[in-house]
Amino acid sequence: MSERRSRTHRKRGYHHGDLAEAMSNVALKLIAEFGPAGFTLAEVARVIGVSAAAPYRHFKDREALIAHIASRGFEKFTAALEQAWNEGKPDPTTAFMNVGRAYLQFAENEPAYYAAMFEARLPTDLQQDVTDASTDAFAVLRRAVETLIADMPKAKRPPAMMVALHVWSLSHGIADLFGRNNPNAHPIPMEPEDLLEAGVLIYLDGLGLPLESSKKG
Amino acid sequence: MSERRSRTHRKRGYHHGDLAEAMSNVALKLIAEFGPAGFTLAEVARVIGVSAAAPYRHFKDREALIAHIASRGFEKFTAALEQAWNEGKPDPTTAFMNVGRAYLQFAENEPAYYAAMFEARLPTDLQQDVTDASTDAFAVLRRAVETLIADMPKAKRPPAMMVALHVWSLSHGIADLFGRNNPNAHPIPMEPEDLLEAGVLIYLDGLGLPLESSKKG
DNA sequence: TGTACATCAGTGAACGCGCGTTCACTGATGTAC
DNA sequence: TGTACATCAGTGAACGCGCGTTCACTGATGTAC
Repeated sequence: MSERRSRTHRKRGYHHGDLAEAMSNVALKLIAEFGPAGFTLAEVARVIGVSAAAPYRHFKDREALIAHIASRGFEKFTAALEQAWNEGKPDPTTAFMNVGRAYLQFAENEPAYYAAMFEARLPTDLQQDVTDASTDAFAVLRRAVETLIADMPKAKRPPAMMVALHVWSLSHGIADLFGRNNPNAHPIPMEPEDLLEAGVLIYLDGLGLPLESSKKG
Repeated sequence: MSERRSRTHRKRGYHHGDLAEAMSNVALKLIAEFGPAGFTLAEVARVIGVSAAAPYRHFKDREALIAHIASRGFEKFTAALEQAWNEGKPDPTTAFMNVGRAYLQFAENEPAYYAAMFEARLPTDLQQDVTDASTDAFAVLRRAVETLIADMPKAKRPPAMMVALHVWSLSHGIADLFGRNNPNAHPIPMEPEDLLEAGVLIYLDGLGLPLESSKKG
C-alpha cells in the first residue's frame, strides 16, 4: 500500500511527509546541547533541509514548538512513572522506590525533554498548557504516596500531598543539580539514584512508616 | 573631594563612571524577566544609554557577564547562608532550619542571581569559575551538618556529605519548583519555607537525630 | 600649584550575518464522481 | 478505473531588524614633575 509508505518515511520530494515530527526531533537534539533557548526555527529548518518558511505551517513560532515538546515530555514522563509504580507491585515501598529511580532515569535519558519541561520560559498561555500536562505526572506520585501510607494509623498519617511534594522536590533537586550528565554538575561520591533512594528511605523512616514490607517482599 | 564623586555617580559626560556595575544591574533586571538567555549585550548598553561597543571594555562577551553575575551571586548566597547559620546559635537545629529558610529566601529575593547561578548554560571554562564559587556555599551547609550531627553516637552518625546533599537538593528542588514567585510554578497549599521546614524535620527525625535541643533552647 | 602627557573609557560608523516573517507561487495528494 | 479539482504542504525571494564585533577616534582623568 502506498498509504503506509506515505505515513512512514517518504521524505524525498516536494513534501516532507512528517515535518512536525522531524522538527520535534531536531529541536530535542538542539535543546539537549544548548538548552531550550539555544535554537531557532530557522536552524531547525536548515538541519532538516527544508526552507525557513516551512515550519510555520506546523507551529506558530519557536515557543509553540517548545510547548509542544514540553507537553509531550510530560506525557512520556507520566507513562514512565506509572510503569515504574506498576500498581504498587511487588509491594508499595519497593514500587515507590522504583518511581524515584524512574524520575531520575527520565531526566538522564531524556535531558532535552526534561529541560523543555522545567527550564523553558514560556509566555503565560503556553505555560499553562505545560502546567496542565504536568498535573498527571504529579498525580501518579501522589496516588503512590496514598497507597504507601494507607496502612498507617490515621493519627500518625501525614498528608499525602505534603509527602508527594517532598519527594517530588527532592527528586527534582537531585536531578537538576547532579542528575543529567552535564558538566555543570558538582561531582558527588555516589550515583544520583542512590542518593535519592537513601534520602527517601530516611524520610519515610522519619514519617514513621513501617518499611518491613520491602523486607518481606 | 572630587575623588569621591568620581567613584559614586557622576554618570553624565563622556565617561559613565561605573559601567561594569551598571551592566550587572541592568542584566539582573533582564534575567529576572526573561532568564539568563533572554538578553543581549546590545540591549544592556541601550538601556544604560551607552554605545553598543562600550560593554566590550569590561566584558569579553555576554557569557562573561553572566558568569560574573553568577559568581557574585554565589558570594552573596554564601554570605546569606553563613549569616543564617550564625555559628550554630541559638542551637544547631534552629540554626540549621534558619539556613534552609535563608536558602529559599535568597531564591525569592534574588531570582535573577539564582537563575544566573543555576540556570545559565555557560561554556566549560566559565562554568568552572561558577562551580568553584559554589563550593563555598555548599561548605557552609556541610559544616552546619557536621555540627548538627556531632553529638550522635558514632555508629548511628550518617555521613555529613550525604546529609548536606540531601538538604541542598530538597531546598533547590523546592526553590526551583515552587519558590521563586514565578507564574510557572504549581500552586501548593503552603509556603515553600514551611514545606522545606517540614521536610527537613521529618528527614532529621529519620536520621535518628535527637531534636530536643530546639525545644530546650 | 600648573602643565604635559599617558592612559583610560567612551563614541559612532561600518560590516556581515542570521532570524523572523510575509507572500504569491507550485508540486503533490486525496477524493468525488 | 480515470479524471477534475480542492486542498495541503512545501518553495524561494524578499524585507526589515537587531546583534556581534572591529576600528580609528576622542574626550576625560589622573599623575609625574
